[in-house]
Amino acid sequence: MDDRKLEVLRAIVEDYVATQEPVGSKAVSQRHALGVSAATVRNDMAYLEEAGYIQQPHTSAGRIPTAKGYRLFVDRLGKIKPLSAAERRAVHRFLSEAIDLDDVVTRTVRLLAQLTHQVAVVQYPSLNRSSVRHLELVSLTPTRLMVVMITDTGRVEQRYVEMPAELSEDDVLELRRLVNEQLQGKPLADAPRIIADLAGLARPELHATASALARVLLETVVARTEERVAVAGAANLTRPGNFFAGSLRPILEALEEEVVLMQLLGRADSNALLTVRIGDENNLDDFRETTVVTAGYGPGSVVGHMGVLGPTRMDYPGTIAAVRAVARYVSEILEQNR
Amino acid sequence: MDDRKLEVLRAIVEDYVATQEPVGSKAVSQRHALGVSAATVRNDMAYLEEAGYIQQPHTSAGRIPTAKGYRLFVDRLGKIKPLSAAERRAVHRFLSEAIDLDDVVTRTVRLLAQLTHQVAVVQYPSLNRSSVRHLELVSLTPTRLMVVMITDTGRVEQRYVEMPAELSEDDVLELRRLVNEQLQGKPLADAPRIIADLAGLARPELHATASALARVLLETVVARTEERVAVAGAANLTRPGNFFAGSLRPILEALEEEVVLMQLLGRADSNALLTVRIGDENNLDDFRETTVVTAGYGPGSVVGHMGVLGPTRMDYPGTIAAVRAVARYVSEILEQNR
DNA sequence: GACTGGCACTCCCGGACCGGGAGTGCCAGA
DNA sequence: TCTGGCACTCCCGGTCCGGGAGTGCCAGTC
Repeated sequence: MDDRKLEVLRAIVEDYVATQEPVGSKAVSQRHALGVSAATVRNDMAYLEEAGYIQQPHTSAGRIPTAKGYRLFVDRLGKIKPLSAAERRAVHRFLSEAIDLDDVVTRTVRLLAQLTHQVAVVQYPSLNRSSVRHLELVSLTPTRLMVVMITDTGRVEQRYVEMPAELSEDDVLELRRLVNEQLQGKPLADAPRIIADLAGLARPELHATASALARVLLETVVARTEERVAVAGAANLTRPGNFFAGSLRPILEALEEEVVLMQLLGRADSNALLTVRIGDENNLDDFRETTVVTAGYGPGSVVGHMGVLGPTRMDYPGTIAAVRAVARYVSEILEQNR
Repeated sequence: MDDRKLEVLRAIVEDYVATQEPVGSKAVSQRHALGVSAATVRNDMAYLEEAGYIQQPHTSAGRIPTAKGYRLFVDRLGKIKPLSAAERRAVHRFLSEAIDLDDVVTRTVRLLAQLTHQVAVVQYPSLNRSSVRHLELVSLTPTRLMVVMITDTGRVEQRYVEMPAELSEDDVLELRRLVNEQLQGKPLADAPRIIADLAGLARPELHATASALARVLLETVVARTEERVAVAGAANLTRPGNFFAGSLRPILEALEEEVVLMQLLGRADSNALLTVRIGDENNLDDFRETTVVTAGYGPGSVVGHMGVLGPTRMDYPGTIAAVRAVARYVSEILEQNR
């Protein structure tokens, strides 16, 4: 494919993103200094359409890019548009004021939504990529405990446990010592194995209790594969032309489904620095007109993902830059708190 | 005002809520067995309009209720429509499966959204109506602590603290003992006073550290007046006829603003069992077409509020019943975990 | 062979127009 | 006090139409 044809595609993508309207040959040849006439552009357009990069909403309308066209644009034509120094400073300041992990996540998701004018999604650090920093047992009643687990990524998980027998203060202390001894510093991925052996290590009188506790710990660790996510910027869906009223519903519904969100953020095993999934690439019917830009974050290694979600006709260079920058800053913050 | 006029108003409210369309005199006299002709109904309607209970979108259209009309309906005409036994069982089962406070709140808010087909909002138990159950200090680095506070309502708050000097394990133990000794069982409302004296009670070497800790505890307790809220069911806003596209935006924005949500849920000092705020009564411009139904919940005394938010043309009897029932069950659950 | 200007053609879009229908207000009569 | 009748108003959906934007193709030029 011709260099000029690529330029025509770029012109179409940029203009369409800016105006939300099909762009015609005349507009392209005039606004972008290609040095050729509209008729020539028309020929190139015919080629691009043939090749599947652009399409016509109806005969005698301008052209709009297809998913394939956006893909080419992102892969070969998009020069990333870095944040301004002022923006970078603002991001940094805002994030560094966070007082705990919840706050980091909340601030991050808002920041992303605001910077990109899209819906932002941030996954909490994944439990199975974290290690145990501390386990705390608090007795609520003699037969009821609250287990609080704190991970090295700052996540705090809690859970009620019903005990098979009454526990004295000393029993609780002993159990706390035991579980911490065994689990502290261990990656949660290894935890199931360790927990399985836990009961055997307790004093005989505590066997039953310890195994009840072990069972709950297992559930907290394993069954809690549901990841937590935070969402912000839903109001951006109503920006004029972002989504036509008809398709708003399924999107809003999906935003309340952790499962769908996690699928959009990408399988946790992906360590790619930045991913752009356009239209069908999401493999979700309701998101056929949606692009998702995601990045991994974490201190050193990736512990979670964040991203934004918007119409395929989004400002790719700006969005990509914003997501990348924010992911980087958040990783720094987590690094400091490690 | 005449009994029959009230019946006409009820008929208009009920039909309008059901069909979303202005209701005419003929429809009223036919579908509701009033025993009078359409012409008579027309006279009553003229009276009701004069009195401000109903209005005409335009000459020669049917009538729709005004906020004042709904208010009268709720106060004098609405017989509450209790949940079916099956629904009650489902609610109970679903809520009793919750494994911790977060889970209770999440389940509650979803349940409300699903039962009422509206947007649901649930406030976490307010900190200043809770007592301290336990304070936990976890050292992250020698000069950095994580403070975890667990309240009697099951809320878990965390916070990082930067220490002025390095702390040994023993120092941490001592501080933990100290703060728990002073604060355990105390209402958070009393906490500021107690915390202020905290530093003085520590060993002299720990004075500086204890006062840093005290400062953060104060912030956690006092400055954290921002209440936490959970929202669900935003997708219900797109139900046909719920909100016209134009006014969707500000509502979605408000749903991400804790401040606005808290204002809608009602000032925390209200102990009313159930509140219905219709249209202007919310004192918020964006919610002039919105009704908010809220209820307090809590073990014994009210510790938080929950509610549902929808168009003024909502199913009042059903919504009120649902909110009341759910609030009651949640209170029971919290009672059990106390 | 690549590019260009011209031209006929297609199709969308917004405005004007119009008739049917639903609903009203009023009035005279029971 | 209620009712049937009647003239009137206004919305709504459908149709029609002209302008405009854009296209594809073709013949001509460099």
